[in-house]
Amino acid sequence: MQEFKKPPQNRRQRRVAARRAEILNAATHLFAEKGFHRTTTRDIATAADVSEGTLYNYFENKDDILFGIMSRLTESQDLNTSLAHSLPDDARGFLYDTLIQRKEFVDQNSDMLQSVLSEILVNPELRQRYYRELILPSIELLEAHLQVRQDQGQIRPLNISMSVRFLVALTNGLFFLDVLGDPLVQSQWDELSQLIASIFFDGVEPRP
Amino acid sequence: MQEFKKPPQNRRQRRVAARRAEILNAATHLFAEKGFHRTTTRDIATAADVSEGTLYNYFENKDDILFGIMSRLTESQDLNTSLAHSLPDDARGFLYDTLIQRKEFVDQNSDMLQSVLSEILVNPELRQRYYRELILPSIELLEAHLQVRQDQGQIRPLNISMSVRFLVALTNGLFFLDVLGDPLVQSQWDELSQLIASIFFDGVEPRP
Amino acid sequence: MQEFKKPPQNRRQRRVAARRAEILNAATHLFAEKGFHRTTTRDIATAADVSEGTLYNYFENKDDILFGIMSRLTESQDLNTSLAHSLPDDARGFLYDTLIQRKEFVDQNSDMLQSVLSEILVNPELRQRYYRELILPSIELLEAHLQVRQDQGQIRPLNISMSVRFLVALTNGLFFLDVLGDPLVQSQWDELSQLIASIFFDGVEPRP
Amino acid sequence: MQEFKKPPQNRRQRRVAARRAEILNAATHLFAEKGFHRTTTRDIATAADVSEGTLYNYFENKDDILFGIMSRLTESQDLNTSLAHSLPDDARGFLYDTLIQRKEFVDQNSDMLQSVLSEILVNPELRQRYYRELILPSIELLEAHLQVRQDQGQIRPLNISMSVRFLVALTNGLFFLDVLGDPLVQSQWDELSQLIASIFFDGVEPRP
DNA sequence: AATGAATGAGGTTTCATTCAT
DNA sequence: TATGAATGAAACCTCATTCAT
Repeated sequence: MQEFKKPPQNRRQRRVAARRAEILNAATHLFAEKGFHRTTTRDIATAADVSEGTLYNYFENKDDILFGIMSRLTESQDLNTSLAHSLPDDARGFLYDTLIQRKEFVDQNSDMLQSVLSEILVNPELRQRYYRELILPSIELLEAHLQVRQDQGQIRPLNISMSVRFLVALTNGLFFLDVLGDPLVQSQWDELSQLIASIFFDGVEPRP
Repeated sequence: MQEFKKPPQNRRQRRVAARRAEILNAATHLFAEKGFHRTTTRDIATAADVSEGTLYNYFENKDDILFGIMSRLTESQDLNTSLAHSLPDDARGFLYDTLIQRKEFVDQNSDMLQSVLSEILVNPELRQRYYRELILPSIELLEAHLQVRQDQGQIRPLNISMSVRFLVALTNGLFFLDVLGDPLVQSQWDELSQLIASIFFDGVEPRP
Repeated sequence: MQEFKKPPQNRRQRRVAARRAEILNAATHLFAEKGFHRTTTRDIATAADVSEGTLYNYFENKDDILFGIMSRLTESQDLNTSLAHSLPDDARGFLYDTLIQRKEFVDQNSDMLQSVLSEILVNPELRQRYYRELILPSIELLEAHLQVRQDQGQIRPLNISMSVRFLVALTNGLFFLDVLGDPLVQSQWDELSQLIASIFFDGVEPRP
Repeated sequence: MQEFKKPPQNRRQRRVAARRAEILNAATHLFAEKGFHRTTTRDIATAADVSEGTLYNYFENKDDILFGIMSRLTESQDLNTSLAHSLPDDARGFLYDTLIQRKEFVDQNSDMLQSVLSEILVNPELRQRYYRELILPSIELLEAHLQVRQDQGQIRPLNISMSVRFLVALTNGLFFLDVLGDPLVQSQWDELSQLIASIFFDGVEPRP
């Protein structure tokens, strides 16, 4: 008789993991909808179909649930970037793909992002973790990619670190506009991505 | 000899305005530091050097204080954009100036922005007000400006609305990176602005 | 030069009395409508068209306003009983007149009664004053009247004090039913008074 | 062997009911003593020997505690009227019994009545419930009884509904005098009841 | 005498967390 | 391990009263 031994080792551990997941799912939706502080532990317990006491068997306290959500985000992003290795040869396509991929990540994790972001702005500990675990890896990955492009002569000599900030700020800002409900950003991401790639590579100035 | 007679008419009204301002100042700093929900009305009262009861002579409730901060932001921005009429002739300088001006606005109002932003993500009413009163006016102003540049042939034919989203997302995203503590964004805004203007106009692709 | 010297002596005293009256009027209506505790001093001040501070130039505190209302009730009743001296000769008519007169008093002072009654039940000081100044005089007056009737042989030998309690309880109980909204009591007081007089004198038992 | 299984099913439900009862007991005494508004939730919690938070596991809010007391009154009265089926044949004895029974009900529930009554006068919702659940059933029961007596010729032709108001007003008014501290009503209820029955049936007019 | 802004104690209610079952 | 009643600190807010103008 054989058992799977990788992530969820045995039945108990699988059940534990499943419960944690259910609680995090419930909390994620509620935090995104009402915000962390307006969501009560009772709300989470009810939505996750467990008792309030049970929450504390899986998480230290309410903050810990938020950290749990952030860890999921990190994992999700790791998965995402690991897939990003297969890249097109032309730089323009690479940027376009990156933006589309970004959008996919954001769409799939929008509740998690939204729940976490509002706390990030006022919770230093969370802020640091977010920067270190989610922003910085993005930055480093992009820097590496851009450096390669530059070395290959696909990109003119520019300060790479700064250019990457440009891109990271752009994607984050677009997510922000998305959350704010900007109709153009919400509905025409594809065209927007093309435009951005176009501007990024060619600029807006008329070519002679 | 003439005196300005507009904002604070008589002594009483001046005192009332001053008190409101003191309370908003105190709340702004606290909200930026600890977040709206972790700041108590007692905190605010103490910091503003009034009693808790007095808060409620000037504001309906705690939410109303946050709205008060947002209104100030709006006014501050109105002032800012009204100054923006004197624009340089060359488009590149215009974008550079816009970014610098943006930075100044953000620097001067960074506490207010930070206090408001985290609630925006989870408070629909505030979110709508923010989008309508702060983001949308920015967008419209920039659209008008870009349109002029495009008509003058300083910019190649592009979807103006989308290009403006590009710029707005960029500036908001940079503020976000700033808040997150990104050292490069914090310390080298000027160079970053130049780079952005350069990329925006010329693109990153090497010119032949 | 002569001045009126009776109740309102001079202009100042007249104005003072008028203000007191306005405040008491306002408070009476509000107390009857919302109850003493749910009515704020601000409510009273607004309704009386004075500032909150002014209230305290005319009354010691909020309780004192309620006492002021009770004093008015007492005066109103004194006036009422002083008019009661002209009484019909037949006892039956006397009771009927008493009930009608009672109804008039209650109607004219219903707001005052209602405002005061609810506090009476839970405020010992007010309760004692009410019993001493309003109930007891009623009782004594009625006792004197009934005694005369009994001495004249219009009433059979009965415990006078108890009979009076019977009548006083009756009238108070009817007011209570009135306040509770009983439709029959509210609309047919006249017939009710006749019936009561009839029962009180003849009883309900069929005469042979 | 059989067991009664109705009211408290299992241990948990019994404990819940017991807690509710303790809280209501404590609140009843305090409301009667100091009035609803002068009693704080802290007072109630202390008297019931629970924490303030626990109050809110058993009642929605403070008003709900008052409603809880009224519901008890209703139940207590239902029980009382159900016992009233065994009636003496003679009408006079019936009235006397009714008055005595009334007195017993009032004595046993005097705190509850007093706590509720003062709020009834200023709280429309409570007032309606009180009239509908306590006064109206009394009225209807007495109407039915009196109708039977009248049909049997024990009572002369009178407007039954009005006669019942007469009796209900009387009993309520007597309770009011009782609360006000009238010594005669407090100490000689029995004699008073006899007198009332005597007047009600025979009238006060001397028989020839 | 009139005002109304300021006060601050105290009220009700919420909610994260604990712990006996 | 799961429960959910109990907790009590603390939050927001109200309001009778005072006092400088």
